[in-house]
Amino acid sequence: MSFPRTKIISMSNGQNKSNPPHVQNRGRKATQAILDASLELAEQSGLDSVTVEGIADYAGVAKTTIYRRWPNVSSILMDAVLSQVNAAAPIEEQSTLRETFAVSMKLLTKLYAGRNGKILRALIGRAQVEESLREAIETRWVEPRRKLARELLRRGMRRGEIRPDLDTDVVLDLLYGAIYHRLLVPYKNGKLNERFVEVLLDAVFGGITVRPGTS
Amino acid sequence: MSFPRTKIISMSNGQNKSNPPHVQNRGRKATQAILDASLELAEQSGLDSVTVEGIADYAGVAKTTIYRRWPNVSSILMDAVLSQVNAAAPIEEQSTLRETFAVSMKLLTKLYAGRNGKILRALIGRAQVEESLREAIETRWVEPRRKLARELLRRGMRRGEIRPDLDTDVVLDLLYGAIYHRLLVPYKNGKLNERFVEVLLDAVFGGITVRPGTS
DNA sequence: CTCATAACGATACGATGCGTAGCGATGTCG
DNA sequence: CGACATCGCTACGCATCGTATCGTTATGAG
Repeated sequence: MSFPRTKIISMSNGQNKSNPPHVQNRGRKATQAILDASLELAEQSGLDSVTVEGIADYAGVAKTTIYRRWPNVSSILMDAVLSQVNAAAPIEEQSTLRETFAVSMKLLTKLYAGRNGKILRALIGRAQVEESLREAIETRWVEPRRKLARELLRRGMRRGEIRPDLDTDVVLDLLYGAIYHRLLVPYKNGKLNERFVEVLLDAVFGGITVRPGTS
Repeated sequence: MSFPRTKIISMSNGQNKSNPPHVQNRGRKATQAILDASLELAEQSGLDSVTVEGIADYAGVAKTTIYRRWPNVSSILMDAVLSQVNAAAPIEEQSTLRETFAVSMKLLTKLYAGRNGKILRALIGRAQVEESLREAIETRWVEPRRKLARELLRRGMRRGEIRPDLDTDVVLDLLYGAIYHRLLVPYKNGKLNERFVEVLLDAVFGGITVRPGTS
């Protein structure tokens, strides 16, 4: 039984388990060097100027070795970033729904302010013209988080914290959409910080219309 | 009085008035052919595969002629799209605040579903790694619309339609952020249509928390 | 109508990166 | 201690970039 000449580790799904068992220490070291190099170079000079040849030089690896694993730069960085980022902004249930999202959204703003966030933002940008990257972001980044967040919203509905007739995806678009809007669509004074998250939650959970209880 | 050898028409601001008067019919035809070609090619095969040489061929124009006007492909498409798009999704006051944004947001979803919308989306994507493009989008697309929308929100506050203590930018991030979120950050079943706009407005203007008046 | 000149078209150039192919060298596993 | 998968290395054709050069053409002032 032989394995296909060209094997793409991931990008298609998150499972590397079916790798050829022959890939051992030597291969792993090269793989890790490539991932590290891609992050380093992307941070230094921006995703657009990261090239396969640049990564190869920096990682001390042959260009062909890279092409044996990934089809392009985007997929390398996707793997490199996701391995670190998925744990950086978890969604964990707190005492109230509002507190749950307050914590999550503040972690998210911190993530995007950091090293990997800059790269992740660039990847979302490139995903607008690269269909396979768009799919990868959906499958490996957005959907897993959405799935969890939807469930938390439903529990909040059952506890009577929010209206039970709402479309959970619409609520998530409200909360996280505002953050991504500031991140991706530029305008003056569109700061992305913890204060913004608080003001935002006030508006969403307090409602934007005038109501009796509001002094 | 002579003009600089290399003159970039726009991208920096929206004013072409200070063009050399010597640029007349011949030059204008070439300019228009370049703009048309860039749109055509971008729609055909995606922004990423649009090249200066490709535009030159398609427009029947020398490559040098293009470089005399624009520094790169992004700025060509920015000019080409904005000349058509700014009028396609205006923000005009309706009888109520909710109706004002309902109309505006539905026009926006239609815009992004169309030919120029696809390109505009790709430009926003590339703006994540191209600083000058980011500035151009902010100055020539987002800020003018924000300025108008903020004013409309303030008038709605004075009329008592929404809470007067809100940050207008946060409200706009809620409304339009949700749309751009669906547009740019992919997830399953994230359709961008008129129905979404209605459901979204229900959630924002109706509030997401449980309130007495809601059956 | 004539002519100076600004702008254009065409061509050539070095540089860079892509993705592939061929091949000898090396580590790894049975 | 072989057999073989994988690696590093070099070389290749191709596309595009952005610039320079130069002959050609349209245009408007006199």
